[in-house]
Amino acid sequence: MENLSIILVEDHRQLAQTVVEFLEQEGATVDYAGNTSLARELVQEHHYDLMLLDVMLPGEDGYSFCQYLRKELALDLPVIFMTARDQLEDKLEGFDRGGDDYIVKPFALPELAARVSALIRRQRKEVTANTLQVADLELDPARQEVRRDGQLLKLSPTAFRILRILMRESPKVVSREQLEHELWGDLVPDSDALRSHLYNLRKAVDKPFENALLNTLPGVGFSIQEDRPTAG
Amino acid sequence: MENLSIILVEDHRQLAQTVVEFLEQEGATVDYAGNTSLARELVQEHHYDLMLLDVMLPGEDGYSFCQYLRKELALDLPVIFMTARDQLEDKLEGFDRGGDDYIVKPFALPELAARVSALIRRQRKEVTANTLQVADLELDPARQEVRRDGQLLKLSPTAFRILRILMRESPKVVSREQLEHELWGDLVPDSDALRSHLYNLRKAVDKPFENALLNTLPGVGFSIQEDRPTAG
DNA sequence: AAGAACCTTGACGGGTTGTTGACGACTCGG
DNA sequence: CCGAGTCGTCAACAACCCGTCAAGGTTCTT
Repeated sequence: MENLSIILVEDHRQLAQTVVEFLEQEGATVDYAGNTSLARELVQEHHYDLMLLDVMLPGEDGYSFCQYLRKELALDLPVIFMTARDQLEDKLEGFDRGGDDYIVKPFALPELAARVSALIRRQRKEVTANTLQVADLELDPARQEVRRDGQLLKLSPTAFRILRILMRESPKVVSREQLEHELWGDLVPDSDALRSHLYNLRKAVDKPFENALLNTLPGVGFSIQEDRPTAG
Repeated sequence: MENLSIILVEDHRQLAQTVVEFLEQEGATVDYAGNTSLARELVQEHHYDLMLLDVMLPGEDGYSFCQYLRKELALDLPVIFMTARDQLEDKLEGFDRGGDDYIVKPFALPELAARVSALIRRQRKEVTANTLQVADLELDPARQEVRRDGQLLKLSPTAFRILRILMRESPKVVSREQLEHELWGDLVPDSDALRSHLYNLRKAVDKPFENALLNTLPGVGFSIQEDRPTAG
């Protein structure tokens, strides 16, 4: 649960606090919203790796909010419903509205942690130690090796981690915030060290070759993909 | 569950048959193995979209087999453990060995189906629609790309956000207030910056093409849609 | 203890973006 | 017919973001 960024949407203060404390102790950073309007704002402004979502909330309910995330905002973050309703129809509705998992209160905190981890590892393609591939670029997580066009590249540990994130998200754009949080958690360096790392990463990955794979979208983030056409 | 290829590993004939019949009726193709050695062979010879795996099996148990899949074969197909053991430690072990979900017998068949579907859609990245479309205009939020008539447009971050909101709400009209609030929250600029942004957005989206998609309804708001009848 | 590898920091310059204000056209109701 | 409000157009400026790179400090290795 290292450096995970989680948002908890739950109106029961007591339970919320218990869950937050548990997750933070496990190494995650947790934002908390007691209703969906606050959750709406948070979700638009920050990146989260996962959402824990209560069904019965004041105002809009969790099902509706989850559907909104998927259909309107097109957010694909994993969602775990967390509710006291244990009837079959409730569960079915949770999955139907775009939920990834459904856990019934009261639950054991370690089970919640296990389900969170399972979803994250699936999302991050860490289920197996298979190599990631983008165009002629290959990253082998087991050997900690990166090759482009068959030839081995020399990367610093941090550069390797950055590349790994970008490759598993490819062709999605990864925000600066997401990168920094996953690299350093709460201990993000004061200065903009990420820029230096990206500079070095580019020097190793793109410089020696013809076409660049690593793209910058100013003010938005970074992506790695072949042939991002330049508009204008 | 259309055209899914599933492997069921379960030694209780009765339950196995029930599950197989149910899944096939839902449109899946199901292979069945009563033990892990047969499952081992099947898995090496065929591709499966998902595995349903009992824990208590003759010979090797399900946990061990799942771990073998991940570590030795490097298979990343989703695995759902399906077992009568409901103790916390059992569940934890299931996730720890690489399982994606854990469902306790006896379970409702529709819940099984829902969990299968949830995992498949996650695996296939079908959680969200990946592009917004209005007429010949396409917006890909993940890649931060906008195309009209197949041709990539260059937009500033803010213009992109505005377009995204308008397209998400299309063909509804979005009020100036709603736009400003969603863009800036409580920190709306003193002047009418929105006008400038819309001007630039139009320049990129409408100017180079014949028909305009971006409409202004004076005093009401803005909308993006094809062929808005003029006035009324 | 010496050396290498690595991370962080700060500085510089160029490019992009957001905001602001000005101007004229248009609409609508008085 | 006029005034208030709204809108499209556009340029100018400030703020911000980024690529580049070197220097210092930390950690790890030898």
